[in-house]
Amino acid sequence: MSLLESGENYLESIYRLSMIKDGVHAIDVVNDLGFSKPSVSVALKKLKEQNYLTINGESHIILTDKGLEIAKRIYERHQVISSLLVKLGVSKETADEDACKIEHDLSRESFEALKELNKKL
Amino acid sequence: MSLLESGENYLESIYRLSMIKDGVHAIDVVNDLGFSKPSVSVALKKLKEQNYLTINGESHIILTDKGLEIAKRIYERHQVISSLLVKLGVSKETADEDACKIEHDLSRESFEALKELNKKL
DNA sequence: CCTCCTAGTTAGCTTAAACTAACTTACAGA
DNA sequence: TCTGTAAGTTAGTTTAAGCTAACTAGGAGG
Repeated sequence: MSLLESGENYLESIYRLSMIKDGVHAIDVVNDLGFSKPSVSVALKKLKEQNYLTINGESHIILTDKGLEIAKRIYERHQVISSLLVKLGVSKETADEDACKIEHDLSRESFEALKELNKKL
Repeated sequence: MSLLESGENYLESIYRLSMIKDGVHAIDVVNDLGFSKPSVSVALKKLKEQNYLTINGESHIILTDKGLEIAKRIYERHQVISSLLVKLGVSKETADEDACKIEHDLSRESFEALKELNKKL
């Protein structure tokens, strides 16, 4: 079973949180994404079963290699898309919201094209 | 209740079909979108209830003003996004697939920015 | 020590949107 | 006329992903 948009979002959130604090907990993801505790708990359970992350004895969420790879990819996409939109005159907030939605949908081909464009601007 | 991504896709398909044939039937939408007959039947029923379209005595699907407005908007978005990606070097097929996914998600602000960019290239 | 708060889980519900199976209806051709 | 096919519908299932309610477990303070 492959990873869906929602799963990618969780991994991205965990990755982002891990850069600004050590020991990411489920409750941090709850606060970051704005979902309910049970929703996050269930989602993390699935991601754990699919080997995208582990949870250690202190309830710290640790991305596996597989999970980290995806998290980094989505994070990069977010940064590139958001940056490009801002350069085109879109407000930071809107650019972030939109990046959040389309970062999952773009083919590699289109993303690379946008990345090139972003470099040039 | 507002219109969701899936509903927008149905309206766009009907609009596109109406430009290349007269008298769009449910079965045309089935063939265009690749969903099952029941899925299309149920989706059209909902769109009818929400006043986005009507179905006449010959089972022709007619977009209402409300439905047409949305269909045109999504269609324009599709054209602009696809055109832009192609100009950036993406293949027509991939550009179309990607446009199909992100055309629903972009804010007006970001779409207008991409439209401006597309004009300039 | 008890109590309360926070974190996390479990169970069960809801909605959206697809699906298959099985039905009706209408029409065309042998 | 009968029959087969095409179009459309209805009923019921599935999956994903959110939700609330209600539980457990663990630590801090009075």
